[in-house]
Order: sequence, then structure tokens, then C-alpha cells
Amino acid sequence: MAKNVTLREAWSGHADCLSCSLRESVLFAGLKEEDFEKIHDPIDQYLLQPGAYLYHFGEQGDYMFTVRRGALKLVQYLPDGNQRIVRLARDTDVLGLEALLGGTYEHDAIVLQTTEICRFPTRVVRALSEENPALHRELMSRWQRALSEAEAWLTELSTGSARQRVARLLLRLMRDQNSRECELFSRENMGAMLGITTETTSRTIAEFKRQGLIIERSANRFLLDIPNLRRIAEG
Amino acid sequence: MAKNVTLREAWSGHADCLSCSLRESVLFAGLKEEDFEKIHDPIDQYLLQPGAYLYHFGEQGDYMFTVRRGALKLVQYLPDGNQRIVRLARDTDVLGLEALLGGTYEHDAIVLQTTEICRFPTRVVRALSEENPALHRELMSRWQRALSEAEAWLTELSTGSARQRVARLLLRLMRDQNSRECELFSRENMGAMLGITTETTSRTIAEFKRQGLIIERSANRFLLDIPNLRRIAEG
DNA sequence: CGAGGCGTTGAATGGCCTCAACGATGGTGG
DNA sequence: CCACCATCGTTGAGGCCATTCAACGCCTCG
Repeated sequence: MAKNVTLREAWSGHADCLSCSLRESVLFAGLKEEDFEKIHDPIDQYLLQPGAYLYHFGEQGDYMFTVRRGALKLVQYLPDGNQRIVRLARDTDVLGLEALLGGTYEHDAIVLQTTEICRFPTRVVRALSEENPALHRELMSRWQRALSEAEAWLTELSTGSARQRVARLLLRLMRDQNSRECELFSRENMGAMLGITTETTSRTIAEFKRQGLIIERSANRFLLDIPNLRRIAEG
Repeated sequence: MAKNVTLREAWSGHADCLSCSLRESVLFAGLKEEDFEKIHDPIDQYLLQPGAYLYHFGEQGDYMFTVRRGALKLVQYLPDGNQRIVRLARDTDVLGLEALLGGTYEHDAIVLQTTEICRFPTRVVRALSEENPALHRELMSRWQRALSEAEAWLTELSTGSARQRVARLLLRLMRDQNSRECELFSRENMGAMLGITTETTSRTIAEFKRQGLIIERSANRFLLDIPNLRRIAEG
């Protein structure tokens, strides 16, 4: 487990935004060629392994990030040391929006699955957004998406029995993917998303397996029985 | 209980933003006199009683709102009919940010305590924000505040024992007020904020009363023993 | 080969939910 | 004016479900 890889070690090159393969779905989607010329700072790409920290809670937010591939968790901690995962960031998601206000990051951002990421200076976005309505709208849209997500976690993933929560999480993870298969996270991480213990998560998943609601295709990759899971989710 | 008061019936006059007593802390704080002249639409004020709906989930978001006084809950519903309160809106909070993106409201907004509110057309904000950096920044700050709040509800109010959650809610309600006293919401509403039942909420509050952690000054107004509540909250 | 991480399972406890009843309060209508 | 009803907070009893603590097998990695 690459626990302590620094960003410097994970550097994989400068990005060329103009020919970015995700150009259409990324924060800078609305920018024109002439806008990109205003960006004099380099935009770097990184390749990160599970366990790596993208940034820490309380750090000065000098950079923002776009996830090109992979998955990260955004974690907050309780005074008793317990952790709660408040959001996931996956393909094309933006990380570090809060940095635009000039403050610090609000979470630990930790890699869950091998992740490719672009890093750009916060001040670039701040400057461009003041004169570029398209970027301005895109930013608000990103904030709204994050807010909707957080609220969905409150209503769907923090309410009801463990069975219901796990089923809802599975359906939610599936929705983002295109395939009918779905790679799960560790039981501990799933528990931290659902506000339940690792053991209860494990028991519930194991029970779903026995009941044929999910079928393990390969290590921790599952095929889901969506209709029946949905029935459980709606309890 | 004024359950079915329409906004029309609750109308209490046009607002004069330039001489608004909350001018400094409101969404329009950064606007200059010449900016206000661009607002040709009337801005209306309303006085709403507990139980009134400010707007419904799924309605077209033509208006945004500023709370001048009072409290509202933002509610989402589960398929099984259970409700979950995902946020509170209190003095100087803005409601309906999501309307800026041109869609519908994401919650039911329901009055909890007698509320004074200003209503302004969404398109006014949309137009002004594209050319006004101060308003632009203010909007980002409002988005971030809503997001932080939602995440705090995930970590503080949806995790741990019922005792801890209730204690954390009390401390959080207190923080916003200036006084050492605090008016509570109904047990049912508190339960819907914490993801626990009405009975458990009632039992917990009653126990806090017996232990002297909270003292009932008048009907449902309490004086809090903050240090000891904090000890419980941190478990 | 041993160590450690992870998923799983068991047993026992306890905390929360469910269902139920009751008093207090406030509003309504006869 | 008062009987009546609905709502709300409270409390009790019982049962279930999640937690806690523990053990074990499997796997990877050093």
C-alpha cells in the first residue's frame, strides 16, 4: 500500500488542456482557446495509488483538482477519533472548491482506487471565473452537485436499517458506472459511508451474497440484482 | 396552526433594499446604489407562521429568498414516506440557491418558527452575478456554507448514540443564538434532524432535564449546561 | 515462514424501535 | 362556557437489531 507517496513522487507530466480527452465534461468545459492562453501556470497530472493523501484537512487551499479516473474519499473526523466519509469523488469530479474562498481544505482527500488527477492553481480559477460567465455557471453547478450528493447521503445513506443503507449504497455506486458490474470498497470504508460498523457491513454484504442479491464475479467485483436490491432499499 | 397560508396572503409589503437593516449581512451586501437601480422587479416581504410552506420540492425555482427572522426546515422524503430534515435556514440565510441553475427546488421549505422573509426573482440574481464580482463571491460563499452545514449534519448529527446526537444538536442550535437560552423544536422535528425516532428524542431530552443538563425556563425554552453537554457530545 | 491486514462469523449485551397508554394543552363548536 | 377532540410530550414494556469483543481463515508482503 503506497501510504506515504507525496504528490511530487506521483507526478506524471504536464497537462495539455486544449487536447484533453475529457474536455467536454470538465470544469474548464466552457473555456475558449483564448482563455487557456491566460493560464500561465503549469497544470500537472498525477497518478496516485490507494491510501495516498491528495490533501489534508486544514491545509492552505492553493490548488484545485479534477479526477480523470479513479475514486477518492472525503473524510471528516469526530472528536472521538471516529471517521465519517462525507462524499466520494469520481471521474470528472472537482475537488477543493472550498479553496476558491481563500481558506483551507475542509476534508482529508484519500485515494480509494488508482486515480489519475489534474492539479491547477486555485488563483487561476478565481481569476478566470470573475470574467467568464461560463466558468461561473459551471462552478455553481459543481457546488450544487456536491450539495445534492451530501444531502442524498443524509437521506439515503444515514437513515433506515443497515440492510437498507447497504442496498442503497450499492445501487448508488452502480448508477455511476456504465457496466452491470461494480467494484466495492473495503467493508471499513463502506461502514464509514453508512454510519455503521465494519462488522455489520460485512455481515450484510455476506448475507446479500448468500441470498444471491449480489454475485461475486472476481475479487470484490459484484454483479447486482438491481430490482430486488431496490425493493430492499425502499423497504 | 396556519397550515395552508399561501404566500399571497402572507404578503407584508415591498422591501426597500437600500435601507435594509440587514444590509451588511445579506446576499446583496456587496451591491452599490447603482446596482440596485438595475433591479426593476419588486422585492416582496412576507410574514409566515409555523407550518407554512415557502416552496415545494419540484416547483420551478423562479424566486430566491432571504430569511430576515425565524427558522425554516428543508425537508427531503424517502420512498417509504419518512422525512429527513437536511438543513435549517435561519437569520440572513439564503434559500433557493439551486434555482440559479434554472431548475426546480430540491426540498420542501417549511416554516418552524414565525418567519420574516424577502423574496426576489431568481433572474435578478442570475443577471447581476454575471457582471458583479462581489455578488459572485457572495454566492460562492453561500454555496460553501450550505455544503459545510450538510456535511456537519453527516458527521455530527448522523453519527454516534442518541445522547450524543441530541447533545450536539443542542450545542449547534445554541451557537447560532447570542443568548444563553435556546428555543427547541418539536421532538418530531428534532428526531427528523437526527435520524432517530420521536420517542427516543423525547426520552433523551427528558433525561437531560432530570440530570440538570438543561433547565426549562419557559415553555420549550431551555438554559444549557454547555460544558457538560459538550462532554457528552464528544463521547 | 511469520506478520499483519481484511473479511467473516459467533455470542452476548445493550440501545433503539415499536406499540401502547396517559396527561396536558389549546383550539373548536355546540 | 364548557365539552370535545387533536396534538404533543412523556413514559412503559417488550423485542429486535446493531454493537462489542473475540476468534479464525485467507491472502499478501516482507
